[in-house]
Amino acid sequence: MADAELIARALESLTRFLRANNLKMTKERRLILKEIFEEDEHLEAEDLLVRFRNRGERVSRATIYRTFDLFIQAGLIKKSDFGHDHYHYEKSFGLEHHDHLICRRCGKVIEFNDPELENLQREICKKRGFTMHSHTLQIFGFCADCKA
Amino acid sequence: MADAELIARALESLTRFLRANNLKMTKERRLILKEIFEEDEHLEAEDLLVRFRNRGERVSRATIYRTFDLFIQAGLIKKSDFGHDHYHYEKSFGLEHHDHLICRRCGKVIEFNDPELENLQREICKKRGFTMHSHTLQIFGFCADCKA
DNA sequence: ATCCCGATCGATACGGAGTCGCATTTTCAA
DNA sequence: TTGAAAATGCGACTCCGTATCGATCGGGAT
Repeated sequence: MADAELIARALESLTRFLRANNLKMTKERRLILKEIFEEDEHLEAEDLLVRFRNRGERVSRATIYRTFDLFIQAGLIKKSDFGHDHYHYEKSFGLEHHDHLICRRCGKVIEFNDPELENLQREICKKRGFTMHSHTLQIFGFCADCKA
Repeated sequence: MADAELIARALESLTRFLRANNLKMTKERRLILKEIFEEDEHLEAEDLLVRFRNRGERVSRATIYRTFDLFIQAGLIKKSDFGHDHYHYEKSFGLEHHDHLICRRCGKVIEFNDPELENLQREICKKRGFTMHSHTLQIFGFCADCKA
């Protein structure tokens, strides 16, 4: 799917979410959504702040954090902890779930998706009467390049 | 295994680790190790601080954090992120690895271990030439009690 | 047992991520 | 168009965790 189409669909989804919760669409929310969905890497809050600053688009730190929380509620983005003492955020709406391999030496983050793993987790939850909303798996170690 | 025996073995392991790295055994390290291994729940750094304070055992915040890091290096404890904006620590030496189901409503943390899941992760890593050191899986949702 | 020196400690100042309170601005439905 | 509710920006603040540094401790060598 083209970037532009995904963004359009995410924007639509956000609009529905806002309406359903009596919240409002703002230029900041549009701006942040666009920025996240045009980015293929994992973002930090500070990244966005700096980008906006550099372009002269004034969006405050507080708004960025507030908007991240909102987008998580709306199911548009995800928050991950790669063990770097602050969170990373990435788009998730309309995309397949994936987990992460994180290299302890070079810091590289490799994404992977394994349907069998997903099934297994569903079974584990079912067995315990647990209703899964989301999950996050991080595997830490050395990547192929750093093993040597 | 009895608590006392596990603690003794953990202490031995720590002693070996310290010796191998030209580090020293201190009363603070013994105290913190004992506290963690007598506890069956997930601890926060602040918990320990308060406990020691209440008993008149003076161990500083800095030492607690420094010691946690050391124990992680030594493979004695683990650090987890349950999405509460600070870390939790738990003993791991001599114990089976486990993952967590975290209830979003009541906050309960349920531990589980699934050998099939462990195997699957090993395979996923092998396929990608990744050397796994550790991993952490959290499943968020509603527990059986809170589903209703 | 004592010496000695690097490791460790406590106290506290500090740093950075994230939040809060509030005055001002913006959205949007009537 | 208008006004109430929502959202923003600013800056002070909180909280977890870290760095600094002088005082103290541990433990191998003697």
